[in-house]
Amino acid sequence: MPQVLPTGETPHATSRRKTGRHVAALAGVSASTVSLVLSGGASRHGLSQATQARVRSAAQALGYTPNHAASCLRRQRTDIITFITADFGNRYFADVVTAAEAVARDRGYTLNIVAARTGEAEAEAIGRLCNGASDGLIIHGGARRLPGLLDRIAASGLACVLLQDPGADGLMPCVGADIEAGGFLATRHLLSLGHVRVAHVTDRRMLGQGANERLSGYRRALAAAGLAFDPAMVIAGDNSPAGGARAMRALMGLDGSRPTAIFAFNDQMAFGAMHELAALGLRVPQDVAVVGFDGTDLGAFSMPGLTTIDHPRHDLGRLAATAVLDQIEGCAAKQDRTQVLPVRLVVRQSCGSLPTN
Amino acid sequence: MPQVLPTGETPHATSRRKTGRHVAALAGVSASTVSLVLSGGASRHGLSQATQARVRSAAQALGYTPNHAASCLRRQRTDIITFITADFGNRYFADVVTAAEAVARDRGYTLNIVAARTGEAEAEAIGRLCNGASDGLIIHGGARRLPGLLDRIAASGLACVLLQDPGADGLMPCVGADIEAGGFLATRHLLSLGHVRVAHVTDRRMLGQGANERLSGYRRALAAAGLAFDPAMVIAGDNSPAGGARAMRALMGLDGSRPTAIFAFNDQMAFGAMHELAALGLRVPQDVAVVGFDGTDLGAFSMPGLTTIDHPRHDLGRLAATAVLDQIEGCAAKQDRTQVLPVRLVVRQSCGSLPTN
DNA sequence: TTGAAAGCGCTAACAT
DNA sequence: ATGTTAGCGCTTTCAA
Repeated sequence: MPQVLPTGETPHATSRRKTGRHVAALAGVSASTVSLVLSGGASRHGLSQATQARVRSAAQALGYTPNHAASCLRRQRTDIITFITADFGNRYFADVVTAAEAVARDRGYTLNIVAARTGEAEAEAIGRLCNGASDGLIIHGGARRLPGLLDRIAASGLACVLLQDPGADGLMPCVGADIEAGGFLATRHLLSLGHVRVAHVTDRRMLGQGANERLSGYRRALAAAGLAFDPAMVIAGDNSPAGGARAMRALMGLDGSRPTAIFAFNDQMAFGAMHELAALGLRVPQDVAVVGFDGTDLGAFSMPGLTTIDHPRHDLGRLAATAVLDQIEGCAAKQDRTQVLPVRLVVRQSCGSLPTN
Repeated sequence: MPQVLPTGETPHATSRRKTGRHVAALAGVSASTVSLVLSGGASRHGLSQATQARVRSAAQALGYTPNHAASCLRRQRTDIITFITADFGNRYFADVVTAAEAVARDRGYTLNIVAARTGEAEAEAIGRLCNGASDGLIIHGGARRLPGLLDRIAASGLACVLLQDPGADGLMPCVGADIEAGGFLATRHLLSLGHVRVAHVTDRRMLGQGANERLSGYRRALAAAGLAFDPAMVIAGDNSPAGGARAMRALMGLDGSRPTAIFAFNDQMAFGAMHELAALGLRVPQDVAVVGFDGTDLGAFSMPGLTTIDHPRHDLGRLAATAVLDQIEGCAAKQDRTQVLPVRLVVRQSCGSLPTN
């Protein structure tokens, strides 16, 4: 049976959204011509300039743009990649995401960000995204990952890259900074300044985790210096400034054996720690030295300036996006390799090796 | 002509993604039954428990979930709302977005976040989203808005709420904090402590803007105190700690007329300002008092603690999401009203009215 | 150089 | 209680 125009021949009369056929009618061409012109394949297909112009101005006049769902359904792709992350209040992510977004945009994709604070939320989000709502995934936050999730993604055929995933099992491409080296550098710096009792504030979520790379680096540095590892010197916080502060209250309550140096899980916890140390009447760095982790710009402006481990945030975002896009476009034959980027120690005033000006 | 099974009768043999018909075949029912079961309308429609169970286990076995694009195309809705923002490195947004996400999830929607740093990026993102890729929009950052954008959204019929938009023209629902009152409170606090030369560091993007609410509040407080407005006391930064630092270098270079108090555009600029003041040998609050804006948790942990204007970030996110969803579901008949939420002054050590402990 | 037709995978009205 | 059918709006051969 022959197809009929959506709702009569008068596009303007209806309340429905504009379709390609409305444009076609106005331009006096067929719907396929409209599609050809608007998706750029016009010149390759050899459409006359006149037709192209007519179609374009008709589309313009009607404010028409092709329906996303229909286009995706037909083309079997969305041109969207999705970045899933838990703690996105962290300044860290602004840089990573910005870089990833730039790459995506360059290559004609949109980057969507989805916040998933818990493992359940993450699983739910990923479940939805396996339905063809996105062409690729960048997942940050392996610490909360539910079992079987990676298999599900693999089964769905969705392109996926793990970002900074301590538990990455090699089954999926992964890009991350060298956290272990960061832990080593941070701790070695403190040890080199003569500290013997160096505490590490970790993230609570890391506790149940098999791999805690910061902790490994911390222990390696202790071992290299010939110092014994003391479990009492490792304490869990909750990835917030307040958590850093609480950790200080606990650590500084250790009579006689309180640490003289702190290696914090990240910069924001270090800020909380420094504040609390001051409240306890302890001076940073004279009484207690502090090192952060992340290298976000705020550390350069804290009082005192925060010594930290700087991450190549821009490169992390760029490489993660590149990896998913390569995977989507098939130009990287499932390179299941892990890319580990170097970190570097940034020395500021919080450790006492620089003058507190 | 009769429809044929996707690729023969053997679903497992093909590389194509699973469709509802594969599930139907496995469960020995029709595709519509599968759809009915999986979209929850099964009991309402009166399907037997046995059928439902069979369909569910077949879907489970095949790892099937309905294709998103197809579902959206058919239902003419996406169950997605999108949050568009520029500076999302700011901790401020973590709270706003988290609250918005919670509301969306409660009501069965997904919240996507899109980063759009420039007006062009924002326009492009919105253009894409007018194609039916999203059911509603929360737009933060009217300062960079390109002309005609709001009309375009309105024309597309997309539900939309403006978040914290100084240039909101009343044509679209808008929720925001009472920034002007915040500017007033911040400035009045400084004036009440005896300061006479109070500077305001604003955001460069605000300069070309018709409405700069912080500045209005600042001027109102000056006027209320009987002080003249001095344009030299207003300086533009770039919404980063570094920008706050630069502003201090400029302001403190004013011989003889340097300010004794600073009202900063936001907390992160205040951090940069405080750091630079220290570098210049000026003590905060003894030599220069500083007030921030936003009330993010980091301000509670800076040294000294930052006096700031706290925003109801959670409520902002909650109300914005509620407004879009109400609009989508038609239960709020286009309530084009602006909701303005109160802010409050949080006094800490950076102004000298509290002891620096 | 353009148009006709088929169908992506799903859902909902209608038939049984 | 379940199946049949039509069609959402687009893209893309294939035919003219």
